[in-house]
Amino acid sequence: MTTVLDVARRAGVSSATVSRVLSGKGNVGEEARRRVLDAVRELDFQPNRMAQGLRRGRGNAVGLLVGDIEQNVYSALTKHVQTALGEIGLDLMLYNLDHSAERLRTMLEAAPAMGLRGVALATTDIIPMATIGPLLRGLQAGGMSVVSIGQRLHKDGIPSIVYEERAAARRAVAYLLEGGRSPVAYLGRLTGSAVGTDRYRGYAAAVTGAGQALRRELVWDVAYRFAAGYEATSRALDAGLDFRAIQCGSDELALGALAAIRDRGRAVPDDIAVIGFGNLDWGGHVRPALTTLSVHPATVAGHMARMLAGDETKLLTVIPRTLVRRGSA
Amino acid sequence: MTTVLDVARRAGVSSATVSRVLSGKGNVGEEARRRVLDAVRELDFQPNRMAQGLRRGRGNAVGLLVGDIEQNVYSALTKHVQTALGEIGLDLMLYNLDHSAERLRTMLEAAPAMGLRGVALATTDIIPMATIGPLLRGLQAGGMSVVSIGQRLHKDGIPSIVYEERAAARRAVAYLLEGGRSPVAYLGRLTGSAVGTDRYRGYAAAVTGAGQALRRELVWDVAYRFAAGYEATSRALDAGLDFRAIQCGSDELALGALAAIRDRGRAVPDDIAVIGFGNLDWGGHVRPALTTLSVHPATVAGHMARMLAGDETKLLTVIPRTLVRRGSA
DNA sequence: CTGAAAGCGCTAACAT
DNA sequence: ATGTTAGCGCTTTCAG
Repeated sequence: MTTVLDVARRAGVSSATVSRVLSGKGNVGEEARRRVLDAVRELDFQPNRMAQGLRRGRGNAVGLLVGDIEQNVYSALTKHVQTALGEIGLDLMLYNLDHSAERLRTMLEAAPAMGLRGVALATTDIIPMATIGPLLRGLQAGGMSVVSIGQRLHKDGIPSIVYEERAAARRAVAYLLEGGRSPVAYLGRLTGSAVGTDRYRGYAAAVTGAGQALRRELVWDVAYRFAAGYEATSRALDAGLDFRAIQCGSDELALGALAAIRDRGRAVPDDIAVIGFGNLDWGGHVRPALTTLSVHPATVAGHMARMLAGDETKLLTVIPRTLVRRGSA
Repeated sequence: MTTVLDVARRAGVSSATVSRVLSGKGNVGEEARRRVLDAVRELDFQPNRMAQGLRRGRGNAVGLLVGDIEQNVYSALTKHVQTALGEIGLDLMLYNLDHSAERLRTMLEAAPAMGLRGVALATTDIIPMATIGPLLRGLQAGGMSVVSIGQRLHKDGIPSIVYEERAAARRAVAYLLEGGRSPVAYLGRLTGSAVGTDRYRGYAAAVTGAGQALRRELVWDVAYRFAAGYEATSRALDAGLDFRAIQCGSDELALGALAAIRDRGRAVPDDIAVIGFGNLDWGGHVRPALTTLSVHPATVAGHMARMLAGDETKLLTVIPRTLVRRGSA
């Protein structure tokens, strides 16, 4: 392994000068700089990150904690976060929480010792702030930037980049209602998901805003993935419940609903219209193509990177969603 | 930040003893061990990873290089890799190659300076071994374990964990043929993908094995995602080509094909049967549900972790695939 | 503008 | 069984 000293010797300067040239901090003469750069190139020198980290007191990786990397929302986000981080020379350490608050805690506890630059928390699961809050604040106090993606934690002092949820859901449901699709059912996770609750509130606001009563039997609080959507919708259909549309809390749920409706010989959107949430990659390719609400991972990742770099300090950034109109509604 | 010295002082021993207790290497007396452990707990001590890494000459993260994290194949793999790595106390650094050989090279060049324990390369894109090979060998020579996932690089001395591709495709196509579905078309990436070529060969073997001629116009060499599948299938249908089934090189392609077929008023599987590849998460929930070939990310991740730990040294590990029979074929 | 030197926190010889 | 010590590779005062 070649070190700063090798470079220094070759360039005929001291290791301090090499370091100055490489970090761009401090003044270095024209001639010396050129010689160092040449030596670096000739020796193909790459500074040892661990040594840098030890000396500087922090490494150059950012921890991204996602709810479940297997889900397309998170994997799309991860992709863009990686890109945005790469642009500012930061590496990405990925932690899959698998929806476990326990894993979140463990990871957060380990973070300072790892020398992470920052931590980005991307999960819609409700975070037990009683135990996690102090940890987060501890990290911030230690100079680490912490940002929440998708969940509003700004009231706890954590800069948050979130999507519009409630208003988006409200608009989508209003669109359904205006199209004469009432009654509209709501299929999604309520308990356990901060974001899920927001989406439901948007649904509720649209329904009552249209002068209709909220009907308990048309609100299905279920887990968030395909099978749950299929089962809840099947149950409703089999019970003979009357509804002309379903607003879903996720695209996965919506796909499950689509399958259930079809398996029972009903047509989408003619008999029942369906709207998803999150614009997953396959949504435009199923049939009927899924009408859904947009996501903007690149925008989110950009904000995050700027926050980590200290170029942006807003406590709350809200990204608007638009209705992506396709065949299902 | 609390250090080994703080712990040592508190336990009334030297820092070396603390280190020995924590690493489990070297003999430590019963009494001293207990006191150290107590002190560690009381001070909530976590050894600084960067210092450890610097001293030991290697950190404890593994680099996972994936073709495109947004695709479900890779995100599912990543999830299980994270779990398997976590079990042996290793962290995961994620690099998204985005199908770029250039990024692969850059990342591999940076690897030694980062102190990675190992690198797992998971991409089906053809790797330009002329430039990448030496890099890989350089890493191995430097004591880093390198493993290839999904692509056979064992002939280049890289331990590889791969799926059965050719035989799996052959079986799937044979199943189609035996069901009287001929002629069968092939939709998938051939050029640019090592794995894609293997799958195609399995298709070809099944077709000729059944005594049929390979028909060039029924082999559609396209990019790997949804839209490409839709377009290729649409073109074939619009051209009036005759085929009763399509073997696809990926589930994404298959979903595109399903949509194209349906948009033209033909029925799956009655008019045209479709088989995908890779058993993506939504496959069982679209309608008709997609018949496909299995993947086993947990198995793959397990092998990978064992290889990194040095507990497994086989140069080639082949994971069998099974046909997941659902509605589309 | 440049060099000498200290030291980040840890571990592994080497002593004892 | 335990302590002393050197030093991993880098950056950053501090002098000059």
